[in-house]
Amino acid sequence: MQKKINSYNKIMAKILKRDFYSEETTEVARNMLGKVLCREINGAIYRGLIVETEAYTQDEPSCHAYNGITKRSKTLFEKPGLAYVYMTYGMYHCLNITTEREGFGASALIRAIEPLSANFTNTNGPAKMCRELNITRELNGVDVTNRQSGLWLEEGTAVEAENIVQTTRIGIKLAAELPWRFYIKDNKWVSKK
DNA sequence: GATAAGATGTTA
DNA sequence: AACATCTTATCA
Repeated sequence: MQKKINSYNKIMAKILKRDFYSEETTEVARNMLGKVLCREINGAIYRGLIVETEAYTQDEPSCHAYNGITKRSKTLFEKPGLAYVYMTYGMYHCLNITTEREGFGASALIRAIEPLSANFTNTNGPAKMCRELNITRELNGVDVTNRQSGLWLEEGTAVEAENIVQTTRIGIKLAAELPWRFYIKDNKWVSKK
């Protein structure tokens, strides 16, 4: 039995469909703010408000798709609305959702969420969030437009344009000047530099 | 508070 | 050798 800590659980949740992810990657990353990341583990559903994202596309060298289709990057070239989960620094995972269209390697990285349900709190960074929600490479390639995979996104709350901050991405050296990171202003769950 | 270094395994 | 990170230690 899940403990209810937020009235969000009472409203009927709408799952984001594939057309949401079919826009330009920077738009998808921006639009993801205020949406709800959902993870079902052993019947319990964990929900978190997305508060920080980044965009990556095959056109710039920091993206894993930059060098074309490889064993790691192939999910990025599949249809939009799939989970792209990769291992980083040998011990962590990061979660992206594929964007745009099949054949174009691109995704939006979810860097931080604000917990909306009980029993998880350590979510202010991409790898910590994955650890808390047990997101590993087993979920690479799953469809997040339905609940079957145990990982999906739902409609959340609207975020006004004035509360969205756009800046440069974190932790990369290449194409570091691109302002492709988005976060909700003054939200305490946003990761630190 | 800030900064530095170590853990760790996959990738091209 | 570099890496879309995080934690701990060591300063101040």
